[in-house]
Amino acid sequence: MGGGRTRRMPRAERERQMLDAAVQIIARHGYAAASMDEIAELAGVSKPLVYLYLNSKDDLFTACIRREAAALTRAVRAAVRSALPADRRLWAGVLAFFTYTAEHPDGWTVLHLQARTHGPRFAAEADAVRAEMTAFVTRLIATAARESPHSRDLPARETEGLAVALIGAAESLADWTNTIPAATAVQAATTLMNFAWSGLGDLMSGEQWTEPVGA
Amino acid sequence: MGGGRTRRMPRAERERQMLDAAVQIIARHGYAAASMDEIAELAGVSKPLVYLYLNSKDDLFTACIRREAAALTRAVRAAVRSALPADRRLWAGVLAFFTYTAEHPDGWTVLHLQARTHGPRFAAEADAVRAEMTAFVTRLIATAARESPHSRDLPARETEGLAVALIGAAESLADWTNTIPAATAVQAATTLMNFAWSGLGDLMSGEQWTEPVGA
Amino acid sequence: MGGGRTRRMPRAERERQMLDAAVQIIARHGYAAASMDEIAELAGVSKPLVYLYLNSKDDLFTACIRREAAALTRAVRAAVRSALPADRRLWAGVLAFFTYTAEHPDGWTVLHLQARTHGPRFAAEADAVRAEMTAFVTRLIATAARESPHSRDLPARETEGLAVALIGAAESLADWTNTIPAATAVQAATTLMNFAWSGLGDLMSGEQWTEPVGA
Amino acid sequence: MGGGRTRRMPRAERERQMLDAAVQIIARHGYAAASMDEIAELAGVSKPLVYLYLNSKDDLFTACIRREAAALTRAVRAAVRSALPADRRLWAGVLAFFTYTAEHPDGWTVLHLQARTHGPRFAAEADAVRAEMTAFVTRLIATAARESPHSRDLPARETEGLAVALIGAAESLADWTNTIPAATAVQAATTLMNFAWSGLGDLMSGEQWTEPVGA
DNA sequence: TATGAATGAGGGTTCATTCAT
DNA sequence: AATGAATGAACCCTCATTCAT
Repeated sequence: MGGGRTRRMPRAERERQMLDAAVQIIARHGYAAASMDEIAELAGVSKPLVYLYLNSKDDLFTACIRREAAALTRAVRAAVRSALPADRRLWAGVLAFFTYTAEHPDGWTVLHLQARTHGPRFAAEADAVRAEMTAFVTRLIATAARESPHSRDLPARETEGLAVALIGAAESLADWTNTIPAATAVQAATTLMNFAWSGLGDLMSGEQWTEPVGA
Repeated sequence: MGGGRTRRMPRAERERQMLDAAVQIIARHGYAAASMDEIAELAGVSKPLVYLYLNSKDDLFTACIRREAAALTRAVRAAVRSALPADRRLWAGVLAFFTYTAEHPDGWTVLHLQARTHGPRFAAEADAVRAEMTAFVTRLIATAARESPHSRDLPARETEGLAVALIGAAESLADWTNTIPAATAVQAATTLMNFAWSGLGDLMSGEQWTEPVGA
Repeated sequence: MGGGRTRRMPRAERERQMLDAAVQIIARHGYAAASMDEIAELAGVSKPLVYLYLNSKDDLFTACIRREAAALTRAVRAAVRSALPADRRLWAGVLAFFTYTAEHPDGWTVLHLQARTHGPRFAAEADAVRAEMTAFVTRLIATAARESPHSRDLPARETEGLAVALIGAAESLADWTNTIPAATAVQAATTLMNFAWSGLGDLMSGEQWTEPVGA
Repeated sequence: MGGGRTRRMPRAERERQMLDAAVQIIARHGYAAASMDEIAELAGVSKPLVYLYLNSKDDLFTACIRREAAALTRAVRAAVRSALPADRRLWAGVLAFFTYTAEHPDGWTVLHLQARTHGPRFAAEADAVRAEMTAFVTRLIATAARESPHSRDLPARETEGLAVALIGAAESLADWTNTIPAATAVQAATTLMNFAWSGLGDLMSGEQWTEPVGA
């Protein structure tokens, strides 16, 4: 027996296959309902090999979270790393975010939902990404406020609250967008910017935020 | 706590105790990690009684979700049932929402996180609440837009997207607020209204949204 | 609440209801799969009453077996109690047997199958009936042999074996007959007599079947 | 018996051990009372291995029934496959039958009693064997009747009834024989042939037993 | 006579994990 | 690099049985 599986491949590639399988199954069945058997089978290897490489179910989950967290972080960081005005940097980051969530729905589910619902150890891993994104937005708001003509002074707690709200809005839109077949990352990003930057009040007055040209 | 089970009580009361225990344990350990033994012990009864009354672990979870969903829905509905201007109705609803999440953190966790991560059957139960809240906000935005002096015409999809964003922002703030000991529901509601109603753009210009007096 | 059931009836009648219910459920689901809950519900009483009257599941089963055994024994005994020639007494007994099994299929199943498959304690109860019937047939054969013109002398062991075979044939025909809607007790009895008496008749005449040599 | 589990053996052999253990325990305690723990222990393995190989208690039971059914069927078929006269073929089959029941008393109990008392799914498995044996005897009787000098014409229903009676007599004798230490398969077969063939022989000669009038 | 409330005990099943090769 | 064979531990669930009224 033993036919079918392509054997003897380099460790790095095998690990990637295992993580791919794990992310998919965990996203769809939930971490607890995902069995090592299923994951090993989908990865096309035997269970002991998964243990040899990834050590335990917890470590496997942690590795999944870290990989997806790193991927998202990398994408958003790359988009934001420019020296543009605040709203254009925000736009770039938000677009990168929705692009990632649209292209990696399972990874996004693992990060956003599964990592937060199976104990603090995993939640902590996922929180790092949120914390980074929140910090970025917080700085952005603080800077913008300072640079505004009216130079408002927002208390730190309030600034962070606004950032948390914005991140939550983005997450919610990401989930929603993924349930709508035709929806695109650009649309989601536009909606979020409309909501967040211009504000509903402005929306009412017709002052809609507009996507910066050449982004 | 307090040893010595109080025996022989009417079924309704026992069921409430069981649901209380289940919500607490599921919120803290996760649905999958929550064992019926633990739940029964915290409820102060034997496991068979839990099965006699609630039938199965799945049914118990469903009952928890439904109870918490109904409680949240009831609170928000009651707050919103007035004939006030849009922003004041929104304020009332938002405040009721944050009040509930602050007073029932475990229930909120069950509804917001656990129900969404353990298969579609449970997710569907929790979605009903989100759908209702989203629909409420959607109508609110549509009405406000129509009544605004500039009478903007937002496409339905866009309106719903804005509502989804707002709900997401609220959920995110609710989680965040619950991690900060001193935070109050009023503060969270104010932050959300600042963010959502006035808009960040307005915030920059100093036109802060203000809590309506006498609410 | 509590409506529907006719309450307060004399103990004897209640017990009969309980046994009726138990026999039906045990015959159809098997003793092990029959639950006291089911039985109590079918009997229209609460479980504690079943325990009050019948004491335990084992005792309830024993009572069922005894009741059905007594009924069958009584029917056959009554039919056989005459001073007729051997074949007519056998016919009468056989007919009474098939009449009982046709009219009490559940009772027959309990006696014939359930009582024999759940431990020796119950098997012993049911064996009493078989033993009595076997003994009756054994005596009948012995008598007939002695009275036959050729006056064959069958060894006791052989005589009993023939009786066992006849009883087994009867049991098998009883089961088979119960699966055929139109079949009657008279037909079954006739088939059995054809099979058994003509065969036994030949035995009496000394025409014993002989094992083929070199088989 | 013999402590110290022999470890690491090929799957097929392990499965056989498990079935052996299951047949023994089910025959002696009854299917419902047989616990997977007991079976696993007697087989010298852990419970999970039993589940890994046999899947569930029901499937294990089914596998037992099928194995014993196949063994009995094979033995009888092999004995009967010759082109002998009817009575010699019958003798061969009957002898093979009693040989099997004597050598595999637990298997016989599983097939004859346990399989018939725990729901229709299992009963159907066991019925196949009975059906085959009944069909064989039915054909035998029909053939013999046609070939007899008096060429009696038995209705199909009657022929089948006679076969059912014969099979029942055999089953009954098998049980009885197993309770008598010194009894042999040859003795049981002889008794059955005496009972059945001489009887059938008379039937063939047209000397049918007739129901006494006025009974 | 009769029952709603409650439980000790045990069984089937599954799973993460390891051993021996 | 890779796997077939095997298990300890735990979990969901059910059932016969009893208590208090």
